[in-house]
Amino acid sequence: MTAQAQAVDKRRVILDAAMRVFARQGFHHCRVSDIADEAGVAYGLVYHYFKSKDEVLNELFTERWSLLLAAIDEVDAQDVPARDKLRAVANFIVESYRHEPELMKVIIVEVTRAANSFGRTHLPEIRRAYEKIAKIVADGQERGEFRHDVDPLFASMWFYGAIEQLLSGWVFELIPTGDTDFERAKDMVTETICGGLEPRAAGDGAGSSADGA
Amino acid sequence: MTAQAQAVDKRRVILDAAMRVFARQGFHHCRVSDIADEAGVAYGLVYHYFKSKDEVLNELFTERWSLLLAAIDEVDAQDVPARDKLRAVANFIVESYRHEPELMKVIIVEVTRAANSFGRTHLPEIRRAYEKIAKIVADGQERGEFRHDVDPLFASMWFYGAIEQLLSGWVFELIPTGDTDFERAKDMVTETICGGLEPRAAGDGAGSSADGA
DNA sequence: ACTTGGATTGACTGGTCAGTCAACCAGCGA
DNA sequence: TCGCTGGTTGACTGACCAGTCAATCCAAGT
Repeated sequence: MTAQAQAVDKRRVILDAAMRVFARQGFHHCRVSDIADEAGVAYGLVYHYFKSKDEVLNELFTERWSLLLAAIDEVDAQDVPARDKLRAVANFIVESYRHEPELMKVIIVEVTRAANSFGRTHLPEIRRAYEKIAKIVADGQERGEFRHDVDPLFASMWFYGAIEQLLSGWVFELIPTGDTDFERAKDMVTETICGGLEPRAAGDGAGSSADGA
Repeated sequence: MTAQAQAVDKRRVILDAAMRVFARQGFHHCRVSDIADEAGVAYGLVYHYFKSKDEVLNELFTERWSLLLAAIDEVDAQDVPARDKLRAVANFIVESYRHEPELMKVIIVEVTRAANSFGRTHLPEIRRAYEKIAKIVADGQERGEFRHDVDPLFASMWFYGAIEQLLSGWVFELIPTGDTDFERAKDMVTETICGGLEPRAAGDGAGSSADGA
């Protein structure tokens, strides 16, 4: 293994360790030495690869958030009803959590919901996600799939807000985290929000839930 | 003015100052001396009235959150449809923000959304609010006003989550904050979430446009 | 006037940590 | 074999700040 390749690996090792430590103790309640210990490297090496403690978190966030933005773009590019697009977005986020709960916990707790620290720093990127979702909603409105009297950005924010609240529920352990729970959650949030966005007068013939109440 | 009355006042003065400082700089990014300066009192006096910096924030949160819990109880005691109850809850929260944006900002940013610090401490109280809202939803289901295939606690979480996301949008300045915006927001969130929770049974037709917007 | 006790003051202490830096080591080319 | 380069080490420093405490002030009672 070349020195170059090793270097890349150590950087990754440190990032992964930081993710676990941030998830366990929180960004403000951990020391840089905790990260180094978890990674099994010397204290100083963290500063060889990163300018500061902040930069480690920034890197974790940016890496992941860009994936989300790309995923939304990809979803939006498909020619399917807005409801399906939203469901795909919900699916992506929930699957992200299912697959890497620690990383998502860090992103949500330390960045997305941290208005006074990193949330403010990354506001533009966070906002971009809202706007992309808003575009899906707006398109849905144009095609007559959604009612017109709801501001797309508002709808976007509480669609995302509802999902984030679910993840928070899992993070906080307020909600059970079995496989079926994840599936049900995805269904319910999409059904409910879309249900609320769809015109009241028109039933959707293809509605998959359609319980009789 | 008696010494007793003065004492009470100073405590209040410190709490109000802390609220402003926390809102402006964030709990972690301000010093106790900032609070004392803002209040116009000596550093040590903060510790005369409060055991620690944490306790100041705890007091601000508890004071306000108990009002919310009481408000939900009061709403729930009325004999009106679940939809109206939820609208009243949304109304209370939004009005709280409109009337005291700094306090609500602190509560949301530093407690409600701070999973690693005060959010964890106050989890039981926060949870109680979700449960109270869940009860409203469950009652609505029993009376046939809401569909049965959505878990009340889930619905509660994203109802609250959606509202909190709105407040966050105002805090982050992602959303305009005019009087009409507040009113529209209240309407939209209630309409949409309730719309999604209500049975789909109503009039069917393949049509898609429908609403006047 | 004098005492008493709570309110008020702000200098000081102790501990914590992010970030620095000089030394160390391992591979590689000359 | 001998530098040279760049990854690697961890003790150390400088800054910051929550919380303490002894001193002072003031109002009410005697």
